[in-house]
Amino acid sequence: MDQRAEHILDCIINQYVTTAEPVGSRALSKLLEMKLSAATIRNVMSDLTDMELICQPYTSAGRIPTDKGYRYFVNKILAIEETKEDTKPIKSLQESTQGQSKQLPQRFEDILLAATRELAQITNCTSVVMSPQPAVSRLKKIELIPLSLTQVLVVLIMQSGMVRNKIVHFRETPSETFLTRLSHILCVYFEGRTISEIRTSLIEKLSQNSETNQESLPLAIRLGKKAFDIEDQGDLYIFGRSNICGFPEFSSQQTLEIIFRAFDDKQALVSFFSDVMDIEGVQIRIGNENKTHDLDQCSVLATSYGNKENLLGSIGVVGPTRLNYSEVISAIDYSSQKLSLAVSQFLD
Amino acid sequence: MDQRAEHILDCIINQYVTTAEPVGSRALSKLLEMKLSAATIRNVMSDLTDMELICQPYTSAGRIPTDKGYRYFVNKILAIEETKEDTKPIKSLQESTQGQSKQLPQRFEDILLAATRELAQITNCTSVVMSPQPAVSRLKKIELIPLSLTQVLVVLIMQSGMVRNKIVHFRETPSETFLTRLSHILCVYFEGRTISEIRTSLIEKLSQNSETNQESLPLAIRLGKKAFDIEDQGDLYIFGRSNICGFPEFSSQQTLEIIFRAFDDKQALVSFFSDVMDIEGVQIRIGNENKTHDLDQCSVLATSYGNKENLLGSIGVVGPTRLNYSEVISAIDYSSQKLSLAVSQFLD
DNA sequence: TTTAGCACTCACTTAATAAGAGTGCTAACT
DNA sequence: AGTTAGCACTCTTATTAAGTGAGTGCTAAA
Repeated sequence: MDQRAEHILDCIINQYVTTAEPVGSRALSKLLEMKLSAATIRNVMSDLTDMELICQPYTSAGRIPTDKGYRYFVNKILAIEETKEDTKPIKSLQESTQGQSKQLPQRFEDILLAATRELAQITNCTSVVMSPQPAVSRLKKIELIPLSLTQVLVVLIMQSGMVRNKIVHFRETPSETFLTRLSHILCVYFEGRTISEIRTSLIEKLSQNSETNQESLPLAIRLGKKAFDIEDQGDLYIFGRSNICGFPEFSSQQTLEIIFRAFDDKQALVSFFSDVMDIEGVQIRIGNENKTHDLDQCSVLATSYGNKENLLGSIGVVGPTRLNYSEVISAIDYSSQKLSLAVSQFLD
Repeated sequence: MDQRAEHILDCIINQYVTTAEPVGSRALSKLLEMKLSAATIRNVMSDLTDMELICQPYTSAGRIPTDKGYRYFVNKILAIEETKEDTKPIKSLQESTQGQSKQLPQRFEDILLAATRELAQITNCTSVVMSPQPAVSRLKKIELIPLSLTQVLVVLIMQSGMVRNKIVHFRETPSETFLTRLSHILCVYFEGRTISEIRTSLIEKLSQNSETNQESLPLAIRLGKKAFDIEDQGDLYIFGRSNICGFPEFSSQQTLEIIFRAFDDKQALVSFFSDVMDIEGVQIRIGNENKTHDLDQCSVLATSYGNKENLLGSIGVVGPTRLNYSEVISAIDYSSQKLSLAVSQFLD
């Protein structure tokens, strides 16, 4: 792959990203700083087409990048991103966050929501935040509250400030004192452990405990098992759906319906936003790289936030494949860092 | 207003609702059981047009109902609805709910989400549920948990099973024992009271309390005030946005963008879904009756759920003005009853 | 290897025409 | 007085045709 060809590919992508129009050889010849005739550029373009990095919507139209072309382009960006150290943004972040921190006391969810809001606004895409996975969150406190004769409300309070509640159904009726005793025991044993850790050692610990008398042990184990049996995936917060409507590539209502269906479903997004957390840096799925066919006109970008020992969620955007990737990547980086800061302020 | 004219209006609306096409006099003449010539019907239509109940998109097109026309039509439906007693649906509901209740233990939010999901599916519209207003929910338990030196996590557990958390910021650092004592006191005093009740009597009760020693009283009051100072509006859950894309009247992406902006904002919806709770029965805003210009192509229908003494939220849909109102109204009624049942099972 | 020139393709625009659905009005009918 | 038939008129939609222009691919010359 020629360096000149590479540069021409870059130009085609940049141009197409801003105009949303196929770019032709003549226009490119004028645009390019290195002076080349349209005919020469046509030759190069022909090569790029053979490599399936660009294509033409119809014979004798200008060229537009293919998903593969975007991928080639994006990989270069990511490689550059990797080399340079970026400690600067965090500093300015800390200041700006400090300024805002006085604003209003918030729910944990509101912090996530605020991050989504801001990211959607600066990227002009639909933004998505996945809340920290309960399974890897560390327990701070557990409350067991009788709701009715056969139902117990379990409230899990995590060290991160995240609160999860679930309703557990029963055959028998646990007494109120039993519940308070049990929750106390669980707190003592498991404070600071992650939910998944608790799940594995639950039976063992409870059995060891001398306080629990023998007849109530089975009930305690049953209740404990159910209490900590929560979904591994976090909740998904989506914001800025209206932004998607603005793009010319999504002018048909059918296309929009498909995309919004994917948003309603959340399935595909949850899957990607979970995977993202295992890898460092912004992860990107371009067009047909998405596992759902529903999103094959979109690019999805995301990265994780938080700190690995305590809590971990992910944040990113959904937009058209025709994105200013460089900008969006930094925006996500920025948001991720800001959000990490915001949620980690509760961890001493 | 003639009875015949009224019937013709009904037919125009019914026809238009199913076909989405303007209906003409000839078609109507064939459709109508009472045999009238097209010419006669034209005369009647002319009258209806003068009354602004129907209009024509352009000269020499068929007629379509105006917002006012829909309103006239809907008022009749509501009047009929009012007269007939509807105890039957509840019975069949109880059975169907009982069948499902074993399915899976859920979070309180999941119950609301499931209701939204179902309503969206049966109405083919976008559905909206507003969670019970915290202000009128009754307290079951309050937890005060230190997060960092200057921050306390407040967890409010309501009798309904709803859980609210918020983070309260401080200058000084309350000791852990102080927090446990305070939360215990608050529980004893205020269990079973609504949050707004608590807000009004908070200072008085705390001051009376002999347990609180004098120096910590101001801190206790400050903390209590902040703890119970939560938004009066519930959260809004929206589902089935993709359904909106299907309607031919929303074919333009601009229209869609406007509607989705309203969904992102939530402001307008929250306002309507709050108002709804003060009134019995399904409330309806047709087209320009909506207070936001953004929704003047839509109809919004909603009713409250829950039982007045304990908790109150609202549930409804957003769709085009061209709706089968009768069906959607019953669907909302059904969902409201089902949801009421689902949430009230926790109240003994 | 690069460039200039030329024929060709295809979408988009505009205009003109035709078809069709529906109205409004008038006059006749019951 | 209410109802009907007939007819001219209006306005949208579909279709066709021609013209325009951007852009390509190929060939031959520099």
